[in-house]
This record gives sequence, C-alpha cells and structure tokens, in this order.
Amino acid sequence: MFPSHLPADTHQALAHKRERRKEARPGELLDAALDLFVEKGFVATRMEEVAARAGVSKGTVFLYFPSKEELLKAVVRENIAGRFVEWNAELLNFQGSTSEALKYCMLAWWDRVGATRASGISKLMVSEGRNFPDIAAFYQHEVIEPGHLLIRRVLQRGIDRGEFRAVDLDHAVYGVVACMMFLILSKHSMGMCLKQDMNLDPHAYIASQADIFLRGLCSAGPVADMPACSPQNPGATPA
Amino acid sequence: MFPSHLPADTHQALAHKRERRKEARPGELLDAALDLFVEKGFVATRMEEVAARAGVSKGTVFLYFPSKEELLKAVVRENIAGRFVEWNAELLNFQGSTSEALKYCMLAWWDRVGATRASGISKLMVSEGRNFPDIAAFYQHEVIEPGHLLIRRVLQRGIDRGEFRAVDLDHAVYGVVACMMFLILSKHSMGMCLKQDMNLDPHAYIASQADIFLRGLCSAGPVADMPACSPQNPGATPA
Amino acid sequence: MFPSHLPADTHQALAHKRERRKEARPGELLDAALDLFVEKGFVATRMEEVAARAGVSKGTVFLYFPSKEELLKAVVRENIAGRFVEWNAELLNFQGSTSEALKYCMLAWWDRVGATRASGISKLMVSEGRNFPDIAAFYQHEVIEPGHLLIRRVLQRGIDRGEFRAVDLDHAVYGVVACMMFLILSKHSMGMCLKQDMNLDPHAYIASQADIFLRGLCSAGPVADMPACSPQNPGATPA
Amino acid sequence: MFPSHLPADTHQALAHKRERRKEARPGELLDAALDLFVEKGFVATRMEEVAARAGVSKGTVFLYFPSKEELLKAVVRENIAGRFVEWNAELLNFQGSTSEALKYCMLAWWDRVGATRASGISKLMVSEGRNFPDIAAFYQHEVIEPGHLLIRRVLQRGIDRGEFRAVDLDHAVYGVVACMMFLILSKHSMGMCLKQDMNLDPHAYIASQADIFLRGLCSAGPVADMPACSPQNPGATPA
DNA sequence: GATGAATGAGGATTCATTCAT
DNA sequence: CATGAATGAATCCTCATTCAT
Repeated sequence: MFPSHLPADTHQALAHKRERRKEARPGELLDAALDLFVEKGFVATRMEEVAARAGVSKGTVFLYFPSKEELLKAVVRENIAGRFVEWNAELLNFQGSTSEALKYCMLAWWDRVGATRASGISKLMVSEGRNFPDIAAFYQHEVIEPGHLLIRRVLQRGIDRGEFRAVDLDHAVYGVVACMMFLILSKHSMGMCLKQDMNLDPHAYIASQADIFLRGLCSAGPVADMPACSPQNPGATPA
Repeated sequence: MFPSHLPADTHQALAHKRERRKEARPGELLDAALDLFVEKGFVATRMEEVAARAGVSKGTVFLYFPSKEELLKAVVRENIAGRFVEWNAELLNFQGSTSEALKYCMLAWWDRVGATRASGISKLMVSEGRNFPDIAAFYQHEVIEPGHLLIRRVLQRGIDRGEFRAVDLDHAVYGVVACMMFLILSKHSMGMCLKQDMNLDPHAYIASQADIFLRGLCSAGPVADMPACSPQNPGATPA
Repeated sequence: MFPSHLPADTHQALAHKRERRKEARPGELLDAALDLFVEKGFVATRMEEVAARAGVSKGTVFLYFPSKEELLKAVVRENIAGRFVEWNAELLNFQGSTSEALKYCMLAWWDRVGATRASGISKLMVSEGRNFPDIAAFYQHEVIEPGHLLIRRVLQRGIDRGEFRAVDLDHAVYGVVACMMFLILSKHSMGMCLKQDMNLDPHAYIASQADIFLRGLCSAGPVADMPACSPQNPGATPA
Repeated sequence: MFPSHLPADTHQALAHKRERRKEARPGELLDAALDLFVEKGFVATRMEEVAARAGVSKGTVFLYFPSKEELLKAVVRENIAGRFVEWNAELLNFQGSTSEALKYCMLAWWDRVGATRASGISKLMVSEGRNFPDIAAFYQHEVIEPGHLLIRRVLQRGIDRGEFRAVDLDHAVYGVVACMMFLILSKHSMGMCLKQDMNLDPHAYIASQADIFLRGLCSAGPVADMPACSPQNPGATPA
C-alpha cells in the first residue's frame, strides 16, 4: 500500500493529508447535507446525493451518521453556534444609542449568520419543523428563544432609556424577526418573496427597514398627528 | 323505476346525494391535500393519507387527479383566487387616509387569506417552490406580483398625497410582505418564529406592526432628531 | 320514460331497436375484445377499452362476462366456427385434381378465415397460449387437430391417387400450416415477417407458395436430377 | 490487508468472485428476462420474477436496467447478434450447388439461432411488437431486413445460375421465412402449430421442407405436366 | 476505514371488479 | 339493464440501509 521506494516524509504527507481529509469528512458531509436539505427538502434529498456532493461514496455517509434523520439532527446541531452569550456581552457593552444597537445587531446577524450557509437552517426548520418535533424543539430552545431574548433586551434598553416608546415588546421583537426571516426566505426560497427577478441587497434592506422601524419606535403621539402626515407638510423628505 | 309510493323528491334527493358527493369530491380532496402538503411537505405526504383524510380510498384520488404532482398543481391553482382586481378597485375607492388604507389592507388580507387554509399555499411555496419551478412561477405571477403591486400602489398613494415620506418603495413593500409572511409561518410552521408557547393574535400583531410602520413612514427628519427621543435622555447620540 | 305523446309503434320501434341492440351487445363486445386482445395482448388490454370500443360503459362488460378471462374464453370460443365438418364434406366431393384441391383449400381458408377478424385468434393463441393452457387445449382440439387432419386428408388423397410423391405427411402438413401462419402473422404482427413497407397480397402469395409446394410434391427423383437444375438447361422458365 | 499466510491467489479468487458476479449479473438478468418475456409476455412478467429467476432481489434488477422497458430493449439488443456480415461472406464463398446452399443456410440458422434462446426474440416480437414500435423497428432493421436479403441472395444465385426457375423472389423468400417462423412458434408457443403431443425434429422438418421447396424451385413447366403425375393417375386434370 | 453491490420496505399508480343509483 | 364512481390488490420503481470485499 505504501511502496517503500517513496521517501518517508512522503508517506507522512500522504498519511497526514488522508488524516486531515478523514477528520474533515464529517464537516464536508454536514455542509453538503445542509445545502441539499435546504434546497430540496429532507425527504427529497437522497443520501447518495449528499455523499456525491461531499465527494465520498454512499456507504461512507453511514460511517459517520447512523441514519438520515441523525444526519439531519447533526446538521442542525452543527450549524447552531450558540453565540448568544458572546452577542449578549457585546450588546451589554455597546456604547452608542439603542437605535444604533438595534441596527448593529441586525447587520451583524446578517454578516455572521444570514449571509452564511447556516441561515439555511431556518428555512429548513420552517419547511420540516413539523416533521421533526424534537429537532424543532431543540432549535426553538437554542436559537429562537435566545434570539428573541437578545432583541427584546435591546428594545427594552431603548425603552428604559426613553429612546423608544413603550411599545408591546413581543410584537416589536417579532417585527425584527420578520425582517430577518424575510431575508432568509429571499435567499433560500427563490423568488417566493421578492418581485420577479429582483435582487435584494440585504444591507440596504436592513438599513431601510431599521430606519422605518426605529422612526416608528421613537415617534410619539397618535399616528394621525405625525408632522409629516399632514397635507400641509407635503415637502417632508428624509435627510 | 320510480315506484309511486315514494315521493318523487326522495328519489331526487338520493340521486343527488351521489351526484353532490361526486361534485364535492375534488374539493374535499384538494382541502385534504392542501392541509397535508402544508403540514408534512409534498414528498412526505402519501397519496393514501390524502385519500384517508378525504374519507375515500387510495384509488379514488387518481380518479380526480392523474398524479401527485397534478394534485399539487390543482391545490395551488384552486387556492389562488385571483381577487386582486377586486382588491385594487376597493383600494382605489378607499376614502380615508392612506395610513388607514394600509392598515385596512393588511387586516383584510388576514381575514380573507391569512386566516384561511389558503394561506398554507405560501408556506408550501416557501418549502417546495424550488422543486416545482413551474408551479413557483405560476404562484409568482398570480400572487407575488399582483400582491406587491397592490401594496406598492397604496404606498405610492401615501407618498403622492404627502402622507408618507418618499421612502424606497421596494423596501417598504417588502416590509409589509415580511409582516404577512411572519404571520403565515407562525401559523403553519409551529413555533418556528414565535416565542415558546406563545399565541400570536394576528389582528393585534398587524395593528402593532402597522402602527410602528406607519409612524416610520410618516416621520420626517433624521431618526436621531425624533421628538420621542426626549431631552431628558441625552445619552442617545449618534457615534 | 316512454312519453305517451309518441305513437305506439314508435315505442315499439324503440323497444325493438333497444332489444336488438341488447342482443347484439355480446357480439359487439366479443368483436371489440378480439381486436384489442390481438392488437395489444391480453394483459395490456383494459376492460374499459373493450367497453369503449363496443360503445358501452365499463360495468356493462361484466354484465355479459363475469371476468376478463371468461371474456377471453368466450372470444376464442365464439371465433372458432367448427366448420370442419362442412369443409371435409366439400373436399370429399371435390372433383378436380388434388393439386387444385389443395390450392382451393388454402384460398378458401384465406377467404373464410384468414381474411376475417377470426384469424386474430391464431395470433392470440401464439402470444397468450402459454398463459391459458385450458384455452390453448380447447383451441388445439377444435382448430389445430381438425385443421391438420383436413390438410392431411387432402395430401393423402394426392398420394393415394399417385398425384403426389409419398412424402412425410406430418411435415407436408406443417408446410401448408406454416404458409397460413405466415399470412396470419403478416396481418396481425406488423412487419414482423415482411420486408419493410411491403404489402403482401395473400392470394398471390398462396398461389405462389402452392405452386412451388405442389411442384415439390409432384416431382420425382432426387433434387439434383431435376431437369431445371442442370446448367445446360438455363432457360427453364415457368409457363 | 493481504495477510501473508494466505496464498495470494485465494484473495484474488475471492475478490474476483464478487467482481465476476457483478459482471455476470446483467447477462443473467437478460437471460432470465428473455425466457420470461417469451414465456409469459412482457406485461405479464413481473420484474420480481425476473429477479427471482436470476437469483437476486427485486431492487437489483433496477441496478442494471433503469426500467422494465429498458430491460426489454436490452434483451432484444443483446440477442440480436449482427452476424449477417459473416453469414453473407460464408455464402459468397459457398462452393456447392445453390440447393445445397439454401439447405445449409436453413440448417445453420437453426443450429445457430433457432435452437438457441435467441429464437425467443422472434416470438417476442410477434407477440409484443405492436406495443413497442421502436423496438420492432430496430428488430425489423437488424434482423428482418438482413435476413430477407440473405435468403434473397441465395435464391438469386440459384436463378442466375439456371438452377432455379425465375420465381417471384419476395414470395419465395417468404416461403423460407415461413418455415423458420413455424419452427420458432413450435418451440415457443406450445402446440399452437403442431399436432397434439407431437415432437417436431427441426432438422428433419427443415430437410423435408427444403426438399419439397427445392423441387418446386427447380421443376419446369406447368404443375399439371410434372412427371410424377403418373399416367396411371389420369384423374389429375386441371379445371 | 471506504466502497458500492445488494436488499427490501415503502409509496405512486393501474385496473379488474363491485355496487349504489 | 346500464352506468360510472369507488375500491384495493397488484405491480413498478425508489432509496435508506447493510455488508462483503
């Protein structure tokens, strides 16, 4: 297998490469599986496809994951980096206005999660959650809850500081989440949400949504009394 | 054939029962299929389940729909009532402020679509759209495009009348759509979006979101200058 | 059902037509079934097709034949006119040469059987005989045996009268049968036997085959000694 | 991997067993399929039966042939050895009389095709040809046409050399083909052609038929004048 | 470990047969 | 009698999973 006419370090190199390959295997499989599950759905994805995309043979997948469902679980588990502790700390130390905190929060989420393949997990959960209640519960516990809490803390800070109106917190959180979900679905569900052939710039969308949203959170009084709302103030234009 | 001791309308009733049954069958099957496709996904739903839920046997489904995929197409087609013409007219005649128009629009959508089983189609398209490009295209053409256009018209009216700021229309439309998608996913994807064990009141959520959103659309000037950023909270400063 | 404003004889006419129709039903079904069984094979023929071709509904077929297999049996039974008694008599009384008798026999077979839809039965038996041993046995008993016997009698007469050589009777009979089978397969199995796009004129073919065959039966001595066979007699041409 | 206490060729043998198995599989499947298709017909043959007869399980068949129809195509393709080039050459070099050439041709056909399982293909085409026009066309092109041409060349040689009368070539070719088809149907369609419980010796039948046929081809003058119509049998008179 | 041939349970689809009208 | 809607057994085909090499 390792013919002796090759120098020893070649052997080592080969062995090393193989080993690295071997250790990288599960990760490559998980990446392939995530992509395919998100793209085609769990049932419609064949194990052989996963193997092929990861560059191994059918049997090898079962060497690392005992079943298709376990592969799915691993995919979800693997792609849920429990970074909420870190993020919470980051936001606790945030010095700027809460408006900026929220905006920062959403943009950071996009860069660190939304823009990565990990965001597929959310679409996956939307599509398949009902078929895998325990995975869904895990996701709920590991992602939904901490995520909502994080946003809620930000909004609470804004209210506490008098920057925001005392809006219904749950609803406000959902508003932020809806914005994120929209971005995810835009990315992973074709034009299911976008105007035909429209390319959405996530940063611009987030900025735009956050702007409207923050104005909504900051403004006081009934909507009807808003300065820009009156016909006699038609010139009201953003800066 | 028609023994005289039985009243004629009894026969008619009997004769009609079978006939009415036959005419009702496709609808019952479509309802069952929609529910199951939304709940479990297209591939994970067995034709026999559809049949069972509609109270018939396996073979009967194929009496009305030549294949599973055709059943899906029929489900989508059936549940996309092209009511946009009517809605457009309704909004053209709308007398109140555009704020009210938008709020009315969202609430009406919920009552007429979101709250009905038809809303499942959207989740279905999110989940399966990529696997059925032609159905997705149909949905895009029949629902997404007209829907976006409708919302865009409302927003445009607000801007034209000086009620709203001249925001980026596409992004604003997406904001409204995101709100609706969130409601749909809350309904059809378990707690995939909501706080654990949270029950969302759609009307309240829409009211709340619309309120924030409309304030955001109406307010003028940079966010930092918003009146609600009260003087007693000087900490709110931009970086 | 029979409105009284119609003259009585109209009713009678209708009733009569219906009755005739009713009595004709089984025959029409058998014809339709024979055609389809021959064309597509037994298994590949759907009962509904048979019904449709006979102009009745699916259920009606089962009113006349309890099952598909019984329909097949009836088709075979119906199309085997046991005319061999009559034919035997005809040949017993035949006055001409045995050569003519054989030729007459083959041509008559073509006109009375080969050219009719009844000839399909033979192709049917070739194709499906193994799947229905009892039907095959029936066919063997009712058609093959009497048919072979008939031909054998003719050939025997030729030998007895010194018109033919004393050839092996079985083999000679098979030669005649082969000619008939060839015609049947040409008719019912597309170009499975014929040159591409070739139209075979059965009468001409029978005449030609009978001619060769009869010369072969009549000629004496070893083949090598045949007058036309020698190079010095190249001009040997038919009359 | 290769423990030294076992002789190397043992490993090789083992390794080869699986491999040889794999390479033999398609052939075994094709053999099983041919037998069953011929015996029971295409539609009446279940894939599982094919698998069972080949000693494998249901799914394995689909490992080698993507569908039942493709299996049929492969069966036909596999069993049509395009040996006509070789045969044509053989006959071109044939030194004896054309009578001998024709006889040789028919006997060789029996030994090389008729007596082998490949002959089942013809029965298959007779039975199923109409349901598979493209396969039938392939068969027509690869077998019927070259076969007819081959026979025609032999007959033409006989006529050119003055050994045969100038008969209608097409009809004469069909006579030879009919003889072969008869043998095939005798073999593959039970007693559909033979006298009850009759065992046909193909060589004897071919010899007998060829003898009659060749006499018929060689003899000159009208049938009625044939020498064997001996004077002591004056009754043999044309109409 | 890695491979891919083999398996067989599972699901879509067909169609002979039944039966209420 | 005639109809055609309904049934469900039978069959093709897929694919997760196993296992010999």
